[in-house]
Amino acid sequence: MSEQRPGVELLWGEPKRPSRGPRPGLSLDLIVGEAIAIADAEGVGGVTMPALARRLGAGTMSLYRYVPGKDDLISLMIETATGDAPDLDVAAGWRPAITAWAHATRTILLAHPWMLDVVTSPRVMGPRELGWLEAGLEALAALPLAPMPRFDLTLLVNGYVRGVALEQVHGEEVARQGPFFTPELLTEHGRAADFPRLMEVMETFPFTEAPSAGEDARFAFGLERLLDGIETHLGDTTV
Amino acid sequence: MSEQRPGVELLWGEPKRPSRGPRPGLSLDLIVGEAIAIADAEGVGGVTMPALARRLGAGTMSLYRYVPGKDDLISLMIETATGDAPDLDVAAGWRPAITAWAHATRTILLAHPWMLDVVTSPRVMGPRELGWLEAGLEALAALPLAPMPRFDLTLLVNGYVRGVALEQVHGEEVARQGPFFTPELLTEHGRAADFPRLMEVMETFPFTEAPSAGEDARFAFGLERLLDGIETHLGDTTV
DNA sequence: CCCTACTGCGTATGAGATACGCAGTGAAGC
DNA sequence: GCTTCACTGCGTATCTCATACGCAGTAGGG
Repeated sequence: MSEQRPGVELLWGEPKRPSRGPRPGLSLDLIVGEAIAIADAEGVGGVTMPALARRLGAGTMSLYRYVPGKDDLISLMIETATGDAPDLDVAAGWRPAITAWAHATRTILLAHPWMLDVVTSPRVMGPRELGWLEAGLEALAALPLAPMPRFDLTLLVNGYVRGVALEQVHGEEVARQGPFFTPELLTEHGRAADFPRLMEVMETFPFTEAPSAGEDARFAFGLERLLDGIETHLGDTTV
Repeated sequence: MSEQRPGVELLWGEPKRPSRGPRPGLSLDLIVGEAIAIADAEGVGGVTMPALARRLGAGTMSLYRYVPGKDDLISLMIETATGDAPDLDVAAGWRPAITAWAHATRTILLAHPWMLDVVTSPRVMGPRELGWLEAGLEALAALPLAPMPRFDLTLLVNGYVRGVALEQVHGEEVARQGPFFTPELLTEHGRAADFPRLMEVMETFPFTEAPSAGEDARFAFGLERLLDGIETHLGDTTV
């Protein structure tokens, strides 16, 4: 009906099997899987058509027999790495359900940190990714809310998850490459006095290693606070 | 002391003025300002050395007399666009202070949406950006917390702000380029039955325009919830 | 058995980042 | 005032990528 970009078919259409001609030497799954492997290891920056083809033992241009372009490849990577939405036990109540959903989302994002880099741009969402959204809505289905406010809440929680995951991944990356700021830096430039609170923190905890020990706890803590707040609000207004 | 990348000096060092040679035809401020203008208008993707030089009426390679490389340019763009941290009225209490901080952060991010695309990668933070972190810590200074938990809370709120801003910018982008999914798409592919909750939402609110009307409210709402939760938690444990 | 829908992929184009080096410029020092 | 050389602008060249095009080989359908 609409003049959809060709990639939409790859995400939503049936996998078509040609009858004529030579048997394809690669497959979409193979390509996308390898691309994800590269991204997991080196970040999206490492996913280039030549590099990907090399790993697959194919010529660069061969990839274009399977994928219309790199953007579509990225879409497929997201769709695949996202995986199926979790089965939530909605019967147990909205709060455990959305909590499980949030944790599951976080797990995916941390397993494939590059997703945080690419989900930014507007893109076609595939069935799997939409499935997660559906699951989030389902988790909140029991709440006495109109569809749109419920959608808002889902995005709110999703935004929280993404934001904190981004913060963590960023922090880990930074720790890997050396601290992004140190007391020395501030002192050298005579700016230490401008950042007393920060100095205090740095004295307590030098950013020389990833603070991932406490990341899970921080995430869970913040999520609980957010849900507490939502619960309170719902209770207040009985909306 | 450390073998810092040359760009660190640009962010933290004094602007040095050479005495010999011809007067520079451009300036760092000019270049960075123009780069920000491009990014605001077209996104970071539009910021290329040739394009930037063209706008400045200079040769491409001339830019490298002012900036070591593109990465450093991006760092400078962030530092400049970030602006100075707001003066917070800490005396009024931690909650108004951190609320103002969160809103100010959000305002910056929405004014320069490209920042959401680039803050991902680990990079050197400049004094201005650090100033924001300092301000966030200062806002929470009155809370009976150790430095590190206070730092955690600051990052938590920051993560929330970023996440929701990302969600919003993404949504607006999508609205500009056409809806990323429609009831038709689902129906065409016979998948409508798999997404009942989503269909319900789409019937209520077709994603044909940016839902920005309610974005501010949603953000403020979520923030209040998060702070409610924090407040409750602090009250509970009196930590 | 041959036609043609396919496949693999070499080659070419064009964008973009950036190294290198040349030629001009003007304050410092004689 | 003249020379020197720390600087400047920037043309040219190289390298990496994404991707269009087209050729040559392959194999199921008729």
